[in-house]
Amino acid sequence: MSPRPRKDERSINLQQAIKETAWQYIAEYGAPALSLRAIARRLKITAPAIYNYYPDRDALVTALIIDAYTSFGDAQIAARDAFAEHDIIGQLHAIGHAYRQWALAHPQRYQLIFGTPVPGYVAPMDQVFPAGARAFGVLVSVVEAARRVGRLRTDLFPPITPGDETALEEWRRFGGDADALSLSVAVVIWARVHGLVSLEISGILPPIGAGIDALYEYEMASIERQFFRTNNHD
Amino acid sequence: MSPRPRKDERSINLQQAIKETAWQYIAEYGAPALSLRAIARRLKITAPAIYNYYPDRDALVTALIIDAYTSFGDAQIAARDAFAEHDIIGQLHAIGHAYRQWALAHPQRYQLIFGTPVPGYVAPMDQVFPAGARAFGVLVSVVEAARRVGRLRTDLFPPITPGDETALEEWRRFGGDADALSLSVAVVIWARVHGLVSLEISGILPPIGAGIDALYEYEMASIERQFFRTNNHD
DNA sequence: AGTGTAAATATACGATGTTTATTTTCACGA
DNA sequence: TCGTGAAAATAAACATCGTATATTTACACT
Repeated sequence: MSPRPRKDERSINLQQAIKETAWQYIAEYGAPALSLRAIARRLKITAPAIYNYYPDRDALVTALIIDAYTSFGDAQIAARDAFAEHDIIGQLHAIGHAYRQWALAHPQRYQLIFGTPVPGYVAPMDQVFPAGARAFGVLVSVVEAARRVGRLRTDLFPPITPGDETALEEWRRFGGDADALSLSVAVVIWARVHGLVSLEISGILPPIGAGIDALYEYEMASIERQFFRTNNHD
Repeated sequence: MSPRPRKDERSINLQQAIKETAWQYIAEYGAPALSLRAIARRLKITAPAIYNYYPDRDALVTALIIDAYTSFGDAQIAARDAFAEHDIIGQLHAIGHAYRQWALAHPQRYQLIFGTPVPGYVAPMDQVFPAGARAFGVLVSVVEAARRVGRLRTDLFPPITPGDETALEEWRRFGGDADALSLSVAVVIWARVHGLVSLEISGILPPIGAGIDALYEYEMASIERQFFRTNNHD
């Protein structure tokens, strides 16, 4: 009935507008409540029009995840590059701080990445992995830099098993030239940070009051003590 | 039209049967895909009949979460009590092992507890907290036992802020008589374990191959070294 | 034996993702 | 300038979901 609106009366890039509206919706109601019809309603569009830009809802979710990973990675890259390359502890601390701050500023995006956002959705690794590897690669780069100058503590670390080597090649296709040891250490560090942050965001931490800031700082200090040398003589 | 079936022809306790069917459904399709109508279909029931046992879907989800927490807590309690009370390291290691094993055996339950299972659902803390506190309390009890015999390392731990004390009282109403320091140390330990386990379950760990077992063991050893003394002279 | 209550069904409503068919708009070549 | 064809939007429909309402059935108790 009603005619199609003129091109200059609507958003130039509707594909981008859909994502932005989706982010608004996610920020308000959370990732699992994402609704194509609600997005269309806000854009004064009918729901099937979205299918001209995304084949289905999963594709939109994938695009959102990739965008979130990109923003997440940008924040960490900026934090790392604010410190000199030789200042490994400074870079590490900055990354850890940026990690938590980004997560607290965008909890829905964090849960979109690491949670189970949508029923039946499984992230297509071939599309998501590069963006995720870029974000994770920031930490890996610092660990690897420490290892190269002999400032990575690996005494008690479990030996790298042969199976890890084949997996490492897949990583190198995206993430860089870190070796298996640096990658494993980075995973352990990442898991510690992710554990605290995800529990904090989920709101299921037991009542320890306002001490979360201090606990997070303590964990960052623990990581630095355990895995890094301040010089290469100790 | 069709008459109501005889009582002895159907499940004695339909309330329990609904939960069991829900678990089946969750195990197959994941927590976010939980559907009341699908449950009813499997039970050869109409969907509104469920409302005689649960006021809405959120109530069912809450019941499932409480059941999951109970099972999770049982596993850790059994693991702890398999070691003598004075064997703190043994108990700690057993709890950590049981934690991961339970999560790997029931990944959907783990994600139901710690993820965002259902759009718009927020866990009612007054109902869920006791069950969650019981599961978390197992770790707390071991940490507190170590503290009481002077085997908890607290040198570098951040001081407990005054705000934590008021929050502690709320914990004591459910969890026991641990003090604020033990509670905070337990949170840090929990976060480390949760971080690795949740990343492993989500399948978003970078390709480090089969080394996850070794990394987990390494982290448990790290926890023991950092927070516990083998005797009270060191 | 009759009656009231509890539990199930039947039906319906609004919302969702998605498909199909139809209409409208725009860009481009004759 | 005028068609023409492709692109993009709408319209309508379908199956599914959670849930509310009204109705019917079965059982327990007096």
